[in-house]
Amino acid sequence: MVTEVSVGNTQVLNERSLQLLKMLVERYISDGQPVGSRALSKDSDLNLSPATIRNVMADLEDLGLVHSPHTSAGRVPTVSGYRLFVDTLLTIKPVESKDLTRLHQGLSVSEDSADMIGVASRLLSELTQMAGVVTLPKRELVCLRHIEFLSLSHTRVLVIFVTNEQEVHNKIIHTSKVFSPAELQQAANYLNSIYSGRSLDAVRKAVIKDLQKDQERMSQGMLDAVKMAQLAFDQDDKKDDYVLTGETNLMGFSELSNMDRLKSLFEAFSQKQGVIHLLDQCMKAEGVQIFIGEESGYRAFDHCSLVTSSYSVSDEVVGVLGVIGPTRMAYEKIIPFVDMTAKLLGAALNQKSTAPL
Amino acid sequence: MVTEVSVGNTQVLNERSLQLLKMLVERYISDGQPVGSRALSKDSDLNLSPATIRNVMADLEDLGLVHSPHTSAGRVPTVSGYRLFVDTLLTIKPVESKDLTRLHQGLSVSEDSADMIGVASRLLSELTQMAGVVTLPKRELVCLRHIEFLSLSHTRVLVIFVTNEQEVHNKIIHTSKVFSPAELQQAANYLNSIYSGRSLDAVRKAVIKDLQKDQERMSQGMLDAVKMAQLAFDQDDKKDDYVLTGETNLMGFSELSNMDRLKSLFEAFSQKQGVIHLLDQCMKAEGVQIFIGEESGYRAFDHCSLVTSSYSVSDEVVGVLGVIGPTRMAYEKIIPFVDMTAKLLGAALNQKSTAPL
DNA sequence: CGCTGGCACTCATCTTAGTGGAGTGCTAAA
DNA sequence: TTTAGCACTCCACTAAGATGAGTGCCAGCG
Repeated sequence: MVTEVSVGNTQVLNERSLQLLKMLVERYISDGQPVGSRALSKDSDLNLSPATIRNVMADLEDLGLVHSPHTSAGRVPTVSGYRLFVDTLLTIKPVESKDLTRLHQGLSVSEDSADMIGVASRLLSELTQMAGVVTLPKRELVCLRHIEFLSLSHTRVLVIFVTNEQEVHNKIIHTSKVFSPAELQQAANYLNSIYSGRSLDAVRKAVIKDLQKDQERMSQGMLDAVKMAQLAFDQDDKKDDYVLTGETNLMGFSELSNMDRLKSLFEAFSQKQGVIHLLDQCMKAEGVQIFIGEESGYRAFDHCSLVTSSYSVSDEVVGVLGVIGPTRMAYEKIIPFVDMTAKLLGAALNQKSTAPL
Repeated sequence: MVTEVSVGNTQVLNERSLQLLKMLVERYISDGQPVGSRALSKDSDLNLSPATIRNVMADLEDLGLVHSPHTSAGRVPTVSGYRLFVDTLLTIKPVESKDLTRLHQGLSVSEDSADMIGVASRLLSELTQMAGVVTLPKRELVCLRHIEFLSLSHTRVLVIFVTNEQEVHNKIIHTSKVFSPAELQQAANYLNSIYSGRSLDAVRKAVIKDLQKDQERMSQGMLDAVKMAQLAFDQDDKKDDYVLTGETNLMGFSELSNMDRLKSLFEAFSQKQGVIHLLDQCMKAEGVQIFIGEESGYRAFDHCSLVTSSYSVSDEVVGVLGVIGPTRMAYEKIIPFVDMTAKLLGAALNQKSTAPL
């Protein structure tokens, strides 16, 4: 068992101080009021007088773990305080069984994966009473199953491709010359034979490579097909996106009821790109990732915490989901809950993806 | 020129009272403060003393056109007051030329119609500093151009159809038996020959009729095709939807800065169906439609006004757009602006729809 | 040396009272 | 019908006092 924890460089905290910090954070999370020495003294089974607690608090304050809103208020955890709490003091609570059944039930009803993403987001917000967010599976990481071309008019061709998750995507491209339906069919057959099963990202790279190196070895038909593939899988096609629900839940929290903060937060939500960037970072982390308050480095989120977990399809991380709430949130329940939701969403998506084509 | 207006049953207002009401509303809209008799007396060129104005105000209050927030405050327009103002007193201001150029320029850049809807919504919110909303073109009213089937697996068939606005839609259906690609091609050819050019709604009805009446006269192939069409154009497919932008602009208005109101408003936005119902009503009206405050009958909008206009493609109303803001908005500018935006969006969409296939 | 009790002090919050200003309603007179 | 005048109401702002929670510090105790 850990009895001492170093903070910063050389500072050391003993077990008692940590326990008090833990109680303080827990109490503040449940009450929302600055916690005074009296309250801590009564709550703890340490049998310490308020005066002693005050001494400890002074130490914690020196270390930047807690902070007084004003002279005669109790203490409130700082970001570092929360961080220490989350990293080393937290007693994880198992996901409540009623939440678990709701998750299972919710994720089993939906038909296609886009629906599932929406359902997951709604479950996250509903069961936590905060905002839920789920990124759409990264297209680059998703496997190509099948591609098809459809002639719309002379040079306008509709590209349809089905991915791993049974998602159907389409895009209109403009070809350099006119193709007959038969030619298009041939091209599709060729592309399917060589590219299907690979991730979109891999396909994109392979296309570029093939165009550079193997050009002389290919027939005109093959070349045309690959050129069309290039247009079809062109990079900056559709931006990454996410499904955010329950934003309005955030309006209930007093720490966010300041209109200016709320406004910039909601603006960030509709701007999307900043949030996407943040979620991208979370995806790299693989597993549960937590940003507390200003840790995210994104001003709009200064008074929020973000708890995320990446989710995977066939052992490949394809997206990330999580909840957004005030820094003062019940981490011990939210963390396992987010983790579980990610696992279940991954499993549900996986089931679709391995279903017979 | 109108010199008298009847309100309610028998009450009559003379020109002077109307002019004063007009000034009061205009002043309140620009200032946001209750308007007192002194201010009106000075502003008007009627050379009336404040006392006289007060008598007129008392009349207006009796008629329910204005109202005092408290004993010693000025007057504020009521919903009926606004309504009278908007219906008969308003001096429409032409759309500012800089707004006009922004609209033209914005609506000319986008490629496909879905983009265009988004751009229109953003323009509405940006140029009015309120929230902009645009419904997606009603699918039932949009014409079918082309339909195609693509076999995914044994009984799962991907239906692709292109509509008037160059929009591509797709849907997965489950057929009762397995079809070969050739059979699917035949079915598509058949459906295209008899249904293309009609509105989706018309197609849906025709399909049902054909299945009931002409069944004996059809070959098995034709029958299969029509049955697939029935699945493809099944009613409750994708619900009507809208693009709402600039919601955060609404947070700036003091009349909406009450957290409870704001919350229910934003909940209404994400619930969508209530708003859709409201917008549907607006669509029936053809032309500019205005809901002031509680007029909408939708509690969440109690403190908002909604100014909408339907937009048309090839002389057929297909959707509606508008702005949402506080009841205290500059109607004389917003009304022509919304009207203009609707016309320009319709024109822009029309251009796409008549482009060569 | 760590812990505790006591005391002075600070600060937010709440209540109360007082003041000024804006604007009304009413009435009597032009 | 319009106007001037006056009493009245109510909001918004400020100041002052009371209350209570909680701290910091210090001296004493085990």
